[in-house]
Amino acid sequence: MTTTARPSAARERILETAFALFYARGIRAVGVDLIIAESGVAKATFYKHFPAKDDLVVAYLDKVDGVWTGQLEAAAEAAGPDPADQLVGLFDALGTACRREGYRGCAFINAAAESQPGTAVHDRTVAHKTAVLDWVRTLAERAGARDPESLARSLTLLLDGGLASGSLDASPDAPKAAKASAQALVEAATAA
Amino acid sequence: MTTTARPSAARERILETAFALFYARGIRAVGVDLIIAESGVAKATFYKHFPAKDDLVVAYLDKVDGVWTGQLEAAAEAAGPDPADQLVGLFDALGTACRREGYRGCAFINAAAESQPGTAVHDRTVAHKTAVLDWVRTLAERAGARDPESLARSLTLLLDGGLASGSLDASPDAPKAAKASAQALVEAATAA
DNA sequence: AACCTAACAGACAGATCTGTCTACCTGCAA
DNA sequence: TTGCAGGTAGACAGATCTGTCTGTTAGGTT
Repeated sequence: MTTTARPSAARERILETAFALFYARGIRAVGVDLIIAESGVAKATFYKHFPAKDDLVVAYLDKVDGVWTGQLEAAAEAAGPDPADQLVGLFDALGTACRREGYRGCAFINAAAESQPGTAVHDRTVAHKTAVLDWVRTLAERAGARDPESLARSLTLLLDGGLASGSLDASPDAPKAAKASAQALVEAATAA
Repeated sequence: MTTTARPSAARERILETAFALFYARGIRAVGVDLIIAESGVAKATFYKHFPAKDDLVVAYLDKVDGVWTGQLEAAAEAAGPDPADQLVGLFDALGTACRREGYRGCAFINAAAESQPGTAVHDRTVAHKTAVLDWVRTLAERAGARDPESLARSLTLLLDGGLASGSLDASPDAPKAAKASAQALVEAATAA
């Protein structure tokens, strides 16, 4: 029972390497051989932890989900206790992400572009987007929006648009416009 | 001088095949061998018209640009003579696109996800997004928006978000929410 | 009839990709 | 001391990918 923690060091190294390479270059563009070399692991070890490349891809998306969801929640929380402010504040996470060196768009949208509907990878992407939409909807409900569903839709649309554009346009105008629009939509949707 | 039209039949067949396959399966997922077999063309003919695969990819994006821009303009025009209405009406093209069988998101965002910044393919994507933004901006100016630049940004954000989400969520709610939000933003930006 | 252009047909080279398999090593626990 | 779990090292198979090259065929022009 002592076993040095199930998440072995080798596995962690592989995942860390994949995280960086998949995001920076795309999933298909990165072969398992490169990940193996870069993470200094034996091939057999790689295939022991991830029986197929797609298993690693899904694990990579799990990791991205954790990171991005955390940033979204942190930005919302930083905006104060008012749910309406939180809905707007969450867009600060977008600005921060786009400004980051090596930003290359939304990992999920990118993964979806490289996978076919019905595969585990594609499903993982859909699950992520659904989870974000659900979370924003509860925030919209708490903010007392007249139509929380459609406000949540609009805000996630804005968010996805910003995520996608951020990699095509270096200017910070997109995140700014996204936040400003979010503010306008939230105000309109919660006005007495 | 009679030459059966410079855009030869073989070239057209290749491009047509690439258009369908690249969009449906992704660029990296489709090899030139498949395009050659599917379009019933000889390998030498293929490489005569497109010296490298990337040349075909750029031609594919040119074609998508023509089609999508046309649909956007048609939708705007169909909304009537008022520029403000046209800004909203353009979102009908989004709904139509998402509803289409085999819809798989924005070909440009997808291509960007599979290419590196600085390549011809990536540049073509940026050029497309810039062109759309410019066009929306002139519409916003004609509509008398207080800040045409930022209204155009917001609307293209909404558009890109809808384009990206459309492939992850079969429901027609995303395009509907996009149009409704666009309406609200246009009204707010042009109100006296 | 001679010629030329565009296209067809397909072998081939060389790289790369995923996944399997054998063999060896090391540290710990019974 | 024995056994085992987890790791290292790397050859190998089989598929697939881009791009080149040789040779043939068909149609139109001069």
